[in-house]
Amino acid sequence: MVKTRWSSGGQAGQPPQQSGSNVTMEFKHQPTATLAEVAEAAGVGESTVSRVLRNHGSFSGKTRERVMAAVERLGYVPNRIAGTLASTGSRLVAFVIPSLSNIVFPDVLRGASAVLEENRYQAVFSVTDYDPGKEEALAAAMLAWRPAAVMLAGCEHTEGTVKMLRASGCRVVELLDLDGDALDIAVGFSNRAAGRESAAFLLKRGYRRIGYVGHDLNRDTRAGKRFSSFCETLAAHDAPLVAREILPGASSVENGRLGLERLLAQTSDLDAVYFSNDDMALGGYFHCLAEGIAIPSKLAIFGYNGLDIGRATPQPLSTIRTPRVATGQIAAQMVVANAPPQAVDLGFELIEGATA
Amino acid sequence: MVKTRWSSGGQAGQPPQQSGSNVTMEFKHQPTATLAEVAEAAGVGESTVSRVLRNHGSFSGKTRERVMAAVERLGYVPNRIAGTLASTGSRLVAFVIPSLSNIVFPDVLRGASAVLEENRYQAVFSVTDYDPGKEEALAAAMLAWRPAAVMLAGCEHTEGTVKMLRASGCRVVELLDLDGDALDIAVGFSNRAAGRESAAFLLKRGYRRIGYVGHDLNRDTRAGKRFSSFCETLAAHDAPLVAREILPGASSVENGRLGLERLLAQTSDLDAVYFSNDDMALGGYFHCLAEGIAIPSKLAIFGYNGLDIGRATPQPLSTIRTPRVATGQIAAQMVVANAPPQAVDLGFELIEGATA
DNA sequence: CAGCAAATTGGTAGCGCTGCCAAAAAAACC
DNA sequence: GGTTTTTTTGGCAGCGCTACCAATTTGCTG
Repeated sequence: MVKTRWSSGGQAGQPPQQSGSNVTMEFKHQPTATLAEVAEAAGVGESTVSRVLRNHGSFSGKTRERVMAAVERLGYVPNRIAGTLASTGSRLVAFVIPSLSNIVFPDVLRGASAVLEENRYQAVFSVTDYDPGKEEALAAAMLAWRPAAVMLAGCEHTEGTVKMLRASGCRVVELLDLDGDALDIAVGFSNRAAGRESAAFLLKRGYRRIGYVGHDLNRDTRAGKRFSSFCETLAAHDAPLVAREILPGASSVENGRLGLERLLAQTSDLDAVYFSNDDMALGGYFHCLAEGIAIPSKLAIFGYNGLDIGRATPQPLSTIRTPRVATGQIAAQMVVANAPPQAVDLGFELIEGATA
Repeated sequence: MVKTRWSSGGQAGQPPQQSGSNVTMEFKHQPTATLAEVAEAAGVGESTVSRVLRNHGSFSGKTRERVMAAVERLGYVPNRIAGTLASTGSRLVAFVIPSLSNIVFPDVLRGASAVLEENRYQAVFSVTDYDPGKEEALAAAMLAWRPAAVMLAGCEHTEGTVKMLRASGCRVVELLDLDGDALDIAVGFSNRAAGRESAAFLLKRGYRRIGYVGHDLNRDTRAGKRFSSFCETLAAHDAPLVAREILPGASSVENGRLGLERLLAQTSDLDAVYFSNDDMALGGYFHCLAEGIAIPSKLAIFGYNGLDIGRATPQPLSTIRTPRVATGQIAAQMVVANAPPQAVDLGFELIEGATA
């Protein structure tokens, strides 16, 4: 298991230490081949090697072969750090996302990463835990890498974050929420519209005594927006929200189950419940299955996100499907194409399902 | 929406274009303050600014204040690209993961990213789609950023990948699988042991006619290992696998449901089914709920991963809980601490649940 | 074969920062 | 006060690459 590239005391070329010794060992970077070395090995100038490797500018086929042979022989891997420093623009794209537990964000990353990889961009990320202060700190740390773009969730940011991003001169993409002023590019849909349409759907179906089960809304502002416009719509149709149960912490299936249990204990005669998202709604659904509460005749359930799992439950979940992967894709495409500032509304789709 | 930092024809300081024009516009990077500018503004030398900002070396309190004031005034953000190039080691950690759809990998990233952020490291990632060739290409692209470490899933890699990683001199961490020779550091557990224990559990419970529903095993080698040692264990106890249904493509709840449906159509008298993971198992569980198949009396279900959702279903899912977040955390800690090469077995936990 | 345009090629000045070294200033000592 | 130590500072040479420009070679034309 011990590698020869490990040595103690900074002496290169020493025989490896005994495995299992508790001496603190220092790691030595192997000297990697440089452009200059490749140039010499190929018998051409540095700039020629650079042109060949980037396939940019002109060079003869013979030169190309010589260079590639030398690259192969030396196992040369270009240094993008140096390349980025020397050239004007970087090919890093920074993601500052609230969470990785909520599948929404991996989905966005997935869409974006495919597009970025095709275009030889590199994705970098960090996680804020829904904390605006942490978002600011992480955004600053990201800017230090001089990315081509910074992608953030939503359009609520601290003053410091906004100022910093504005001053940075790099592209800024705000994802998954269009209810606010975009700094530069915004890609997503309206959470307010989602809340509104959810309410309208339940009302149309004839439900009147409607409750809500949600997770911490102060942190997840997008869930908060959906909830408030949901309530407004209900109120506007003379069927104001009857009861709510808001659990601290992140959304999860278990919290959804617990939340519905509490909501039902607290209020009787509810005929429908709106959940802050599908994870929560599935928890509610499971609670009903376990308790023998008939869905949707006795109680209707409505979620948000349109997760795949909601299509495979015995009764497909009624929900709103959001274009998460597409959001990532479009956002990445706009960065790659250096598109002008704009807001792109991808909309969402209401899935009638069988639980409402 | 149009920003003044947009201009056409490369003329800085021009009035912004009309929004909606279809002229291709070019983005101009704003000149960002440099260390030298901060030094001049503070009336000190460049190296002094560098020392203050990194809090490294010695400087007086007065100097510190002057520098920080200048930094504040100019809105200076250090350039880590330049810093990394100039110094010896980078603080980038590269993740080359098979997928973002399978919650396993976001979980690992989550654990790692928390530790890395605390230590001012930056996570970079790309997604291979379980394709070894793509893994090689992406690993090469990653090495171009000269990361402090590369983290990969599993211990099966192409020859080219291995050679390249070995030659790179950067730390290599292989995650989530200990059944093989580690290149450098390995963190995870044994998938073979997981398969074995799953089989042993089902046998202990008295199930003898056991089937399997899985997803594409050629791509997900870890699932393949679990399956093969599961089968071996069954065979060793005179209860060889009765039937299997393997679906092409990635694991998903829908595929699990479909897979079980097909398996049951093909074989009768099964008393238990082992699934390639919890997503698939949940699909199977939903199929049983929908079809009125009593669990576990008529059919037992066993999964793999120990997802939270499996604890909230009407009957808790019988499965093996894997330390995904911890894998990421430990891996990151070892990189940060520059630990010597070793394999760290985090084990797993068998959850008896109520479906088997 | 001269004469000129086009295609290739090499040299070199940075990109913004860190690390080393020596100079300068401050503190401690005789 | 004169040294010796210690602390604080600035200068500058790269890190490995790209971008620009000038030099060289090649290909054609008349």
